Amino acid sequence: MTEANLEKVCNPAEYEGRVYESTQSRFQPDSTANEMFSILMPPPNVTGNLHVGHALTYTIQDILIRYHRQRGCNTLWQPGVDHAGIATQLVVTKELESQGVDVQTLTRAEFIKKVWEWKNKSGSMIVEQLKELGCSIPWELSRFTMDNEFCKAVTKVFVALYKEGLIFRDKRLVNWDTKLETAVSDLEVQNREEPGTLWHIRYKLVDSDEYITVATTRPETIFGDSAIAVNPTDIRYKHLVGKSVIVPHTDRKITIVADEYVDIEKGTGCLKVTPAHDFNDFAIGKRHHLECISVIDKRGHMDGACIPDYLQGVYLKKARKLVLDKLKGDGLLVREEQIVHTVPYCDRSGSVIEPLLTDQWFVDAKALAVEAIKVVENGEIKFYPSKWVNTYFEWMRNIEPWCISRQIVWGHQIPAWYGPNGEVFVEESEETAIEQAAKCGISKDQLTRDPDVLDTWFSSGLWPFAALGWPDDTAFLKTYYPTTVLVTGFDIIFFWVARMIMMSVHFMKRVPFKDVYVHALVRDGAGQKMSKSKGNVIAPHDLMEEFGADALRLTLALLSVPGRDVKLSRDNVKINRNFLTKVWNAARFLQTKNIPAKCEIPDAATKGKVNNWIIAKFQKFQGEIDQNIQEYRFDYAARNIQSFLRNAYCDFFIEAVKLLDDDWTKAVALRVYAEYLRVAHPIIPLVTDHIAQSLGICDSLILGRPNEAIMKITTSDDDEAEVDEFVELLHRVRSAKQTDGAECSEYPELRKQLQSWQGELHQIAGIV
RNA sequence: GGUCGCAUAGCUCAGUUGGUAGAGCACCGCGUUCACAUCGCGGUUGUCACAGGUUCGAGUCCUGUUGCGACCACCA
Repeated sequence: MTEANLEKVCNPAEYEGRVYESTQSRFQPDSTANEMFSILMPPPNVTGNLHVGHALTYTIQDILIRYHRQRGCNTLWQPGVDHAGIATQLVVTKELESQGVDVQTLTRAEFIKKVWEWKNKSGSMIVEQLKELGCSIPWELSRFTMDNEFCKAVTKVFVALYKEGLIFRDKRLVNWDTKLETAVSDLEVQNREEPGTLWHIRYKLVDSDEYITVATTRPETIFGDSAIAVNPTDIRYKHLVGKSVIVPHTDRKITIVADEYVDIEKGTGCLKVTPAHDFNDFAIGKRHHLECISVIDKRGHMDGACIPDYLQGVYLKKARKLVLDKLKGDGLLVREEQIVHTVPYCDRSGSVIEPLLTDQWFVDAKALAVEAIKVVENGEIKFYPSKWVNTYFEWMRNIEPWCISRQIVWGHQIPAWYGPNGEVFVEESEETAIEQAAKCGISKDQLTRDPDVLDTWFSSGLWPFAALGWPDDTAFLKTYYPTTVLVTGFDIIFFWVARMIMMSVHFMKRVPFKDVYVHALVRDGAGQKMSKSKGNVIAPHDLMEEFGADALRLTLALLSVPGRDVKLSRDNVKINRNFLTKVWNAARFLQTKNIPAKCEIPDAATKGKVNNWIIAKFQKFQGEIDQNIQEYRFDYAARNIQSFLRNAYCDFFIEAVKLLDDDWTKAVALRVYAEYLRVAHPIIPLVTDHIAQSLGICDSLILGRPNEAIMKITTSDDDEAEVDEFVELLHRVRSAKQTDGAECSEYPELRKQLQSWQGELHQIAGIV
């Protein structure tokens, strides 16, 4: 025993921070080790604030990392932070505006400078919170997706893909956010069901008094109509195909076309075709060579040659009302029908998405998906739980071109320069672009750089290799790529996992990781999704402050049952905090026994059945933990941690130690407990390290190797079985004792049986 | 419409190749002589959603039904 002592009460607030500080020098990889284990940390957003989802994902990763580090692996947990383009730009803009800065007056360079200032000042909050959680992250190795080196990698990938024809520029209909004034990808669009109105509008036929009625939810876009479509088999309208109608409030004539897409049952069976503002209409327009007439501008105002004067520059919502009023006045609005329909929203800004026709950059995802599908099909990448491969395949096999350009300034600016006549130069640096332009007789002054930046997920997709130093052939890349396992939530399988696989197999010709462990979403105790509006958000920090980081970690591990939501409640964390107190008190018991911390169990093996028994139980426990961690069953592992200590060590063994009280047994008690601390350490690192330090066992369990001596002891199966039997009888005796007083008491008889046991078991029969 | 899940004690959930249904919480009883009341000991609790099928035997495998959820697509 050392001078150090365990306080009477387990108070995480007292020791957690100190323990973390004292051990963080041991988080680095050990390049002398033979076996390698690496995890790419999903880089949190620079704007990030630790929420329970983070707590779950990083706890799981820390368990894996700590476990493998203890086993002597060369372990890398590659940290990083993501620049989070749109999210960060929004945060910084808001902050500047609150300071009275007119963001519109800032130049691009000035704004970017402000973002960096903000980043340096408040962009590391999440780093501190991850420390609080006890994550053994070597932060010195951290990468930022906007660092120079990382930017180089992004540019190189863009240029390479462009030159291979896998990135192209095109004028297409894209999802446009009129508030942020940028394009977003399909994945960033969230469809929400809402009540709405279906307006039935009459269009007059040319050279006839007949009308045709269409149904629409977007009356303000009638000025962008370039046809009316009906189903070719619809007998109601067959005679009208090929005829023309007049767009209300204009003198523009459009034709009635027949197209299979039109559903006879829906609306009136007549569809107004507005190719510039609807994805399906765009496709119809292509088939019938229709004109694309834009009537909405990038800010969501009416704009264009085809709209009447009274609507010019009017905001969409207001325009709709004006159009409806006028249609009603002219008797062209024949019916209003209340319906429920889905409306696309931007998941970032919450504003309605408008399909707009704009020039954008796209990745030919279909081409990149071919290999990415193969590596999952042939098992080079495995998903845990495996059901997620279905989700992956479904998306990958139906993948659409990925719109990667964003009309914001915070991010990787697209390395494309344009000449005066539409010439395009995509190069890795401005110098090369100028050189190439010069060859075409274009001077430097005539070149303009594309102002757009790349989708944040484009750079995230390169994380597996760019974070390790690509395009340089670094030692890290050689040693740690491909990484062992990726840990992430199912919500970003498309956003991130799929793209990392696509990019990695293309550029590295090898998979980025061998396993993908997909965990569930964290919900509140009632199974509700946590959201600010519901007010049911649980902040990890609050839980850690009240119960300690270990209690939160243990709870999350226990709840991470594959395929089921993680339902986290305060009560749950509290209960598991109580278990940690149990661990603590077992240590306090040992402390009262004054056992030398360095004592060893002599190899002469096991004197005594009870010692034999606890060692056998420990060996089994160690085996179960190994298996469960290997199979990513953190819930089982956490349960093993609880049941071994409670059921085997405390409930029976400690009670036996009290009665036996010989040096031999006490040595076993200490050594098994020390080993238990080591095994439990990956899940509950702070309390175990604190106890290990206080009992004088070691400075830290971070590099604690499994104790071969204990694992090698050959225990007697007979002894184990006999003690098991004894324990079982013990329970029956206690049970009978409780129900004693009833006439049919077995207690005296059972008690006698227990005491008739020979040797040391006889000695501890008083345990009742 | 397509895909994938889920349904077991009052609650939250385990139940790995089919072999007598488990844990924690809650509840009830007993218990503070010094590891632990943030505790210990003991106890109560089930038509395993429903209906069929395979089997000597089904919570577990198969088919169908119902209810709930997630994701994708679409919606004039």
